[in-house]
Amino acid sequence: MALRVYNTLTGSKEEFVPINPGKVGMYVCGVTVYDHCHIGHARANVVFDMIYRYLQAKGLDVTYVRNYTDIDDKIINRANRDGVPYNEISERFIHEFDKDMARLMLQLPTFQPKATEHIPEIIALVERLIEKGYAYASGSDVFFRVDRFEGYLKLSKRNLEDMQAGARIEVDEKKEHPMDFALWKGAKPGEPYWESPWGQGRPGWHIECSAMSSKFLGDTFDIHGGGKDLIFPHHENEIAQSEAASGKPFVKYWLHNGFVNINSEKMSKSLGNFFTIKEVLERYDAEVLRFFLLSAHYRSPIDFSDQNLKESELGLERIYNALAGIDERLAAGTDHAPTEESAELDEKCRSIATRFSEAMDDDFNTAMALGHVFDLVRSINRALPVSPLELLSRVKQEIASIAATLGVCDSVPAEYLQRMKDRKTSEMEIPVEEIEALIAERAEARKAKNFKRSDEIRDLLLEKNIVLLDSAQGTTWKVK
RNA sequence: GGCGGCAUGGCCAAGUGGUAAGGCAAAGGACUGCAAAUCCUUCAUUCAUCGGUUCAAAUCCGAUUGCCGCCUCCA
Repeated sequence: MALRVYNTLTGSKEEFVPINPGKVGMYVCGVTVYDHCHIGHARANVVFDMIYRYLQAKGLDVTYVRNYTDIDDKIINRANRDGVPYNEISERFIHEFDKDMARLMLQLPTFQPKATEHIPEIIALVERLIEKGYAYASGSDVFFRVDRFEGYLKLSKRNLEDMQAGARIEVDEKKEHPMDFALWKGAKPGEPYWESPWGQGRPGWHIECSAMSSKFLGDTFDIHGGGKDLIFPHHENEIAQSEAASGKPFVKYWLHNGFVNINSEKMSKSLGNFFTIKEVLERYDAEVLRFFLLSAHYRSPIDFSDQNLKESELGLERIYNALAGIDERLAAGTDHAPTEESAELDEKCRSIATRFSEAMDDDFNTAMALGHVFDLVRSINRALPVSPLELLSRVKQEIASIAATLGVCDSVPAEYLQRMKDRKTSEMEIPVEEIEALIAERAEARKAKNFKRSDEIRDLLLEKNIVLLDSAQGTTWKVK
């Protein structure tokens, strides 16, 4: 089945046909590096990482470009506030971004260009726009002439008149039209600058993405992605700049991810209701966060809450429990002839790859894909004790292949479960030695059939969120 | 004011014309000395409301209500 993607430009799902067969050029707007990333950034980046992985899994040769916008008003403001050079801020937060993304297990893009390393390309692009009459210098600034570009607002599907009616646009004497936007900004005293034909200045927001995308992917490429909030003005302006300059279509498929909400409201810096990735990872495993972000379709809003994260944690644990069970049987090495239950598992195992790719082919429906995984998990649990080892190895392989695409369930099961236990253990108020002493005492009591004392100890520990697990091999424990 | 999106069981969440996936929670049962995990069973005759199209609609059309987003920096 062919991959279908929802294209913001056309407002509908379309079959994905690469411009050059077998190859995909994909550009995703990265971050403006002036602060720590929040989980909204985490979602956007995890989503496009998943898309990148899936396209590769389909055998496509993907060139993935994700930029750093490392010069911008907000960076300058932050630098002024902190009394440090602007590049100290940008370099610091590039480093922090990289660390966050690594913890979220993102694959590295093919290229991660920086705006400040492409100033000559940016200046050349602005000059070209001026030559073609799409831009004009005004003082030391250069603006894009929006009413000159015919397709302006075709992505966000608005028109200039309506935009102005209720808009809060500050009147700028230097602009011909209130909606014109800056391609180049003259430097005020004390601001960082580069030499240009219009004097000392810096690039405006938007132009760096046009310059860098064409450098790495050409004038026309397949996929451009980002958060929904970038549709206007950022992506609209990119289209205007790039298509005006090249005279060619800019992007074939525009993909936009939905927001992370807090109590159904958009999480954002300006509202102040945001959690940084680092804050969340103090309380939840990175894989849990990733699983949570992929548990809804990428275009839907997703509500961030403790309860939802806890659910993801439980769901992921359910999958890992099943995988750990497979590992244990494989390690034990005791084979079993096929049974009715194993036949059902065999059937599920044979169809899982198809069901997974059908879900993913439908505009990257990870929620449905995970549903299929859970379905397989139940079959695993049902058939685990009575399945041939050969079947269990195949199941393991199928899941590993899915896991590699989603970037979840990719850990060694026993290690994941241990990691979760360690994380919870570190939050306990009762020392491990005390738990073990109580377990030893309980073992004695149980041996003497003193179940009253045995249950007292179980209840005592349960109050502290410790659950005892009895088995033939003895008693272990876990944190509730 | 303009434009756009969403509304599915207690919660989360798939499902864009063919008769409601999956997860969490809950209840009963099996297993266990008791538990945990796991398995089995139950859990939306119904998809915000009202009309319409159709043999057939959660899915298409219209209206209403509610929530959200963009129009200003924002993933």
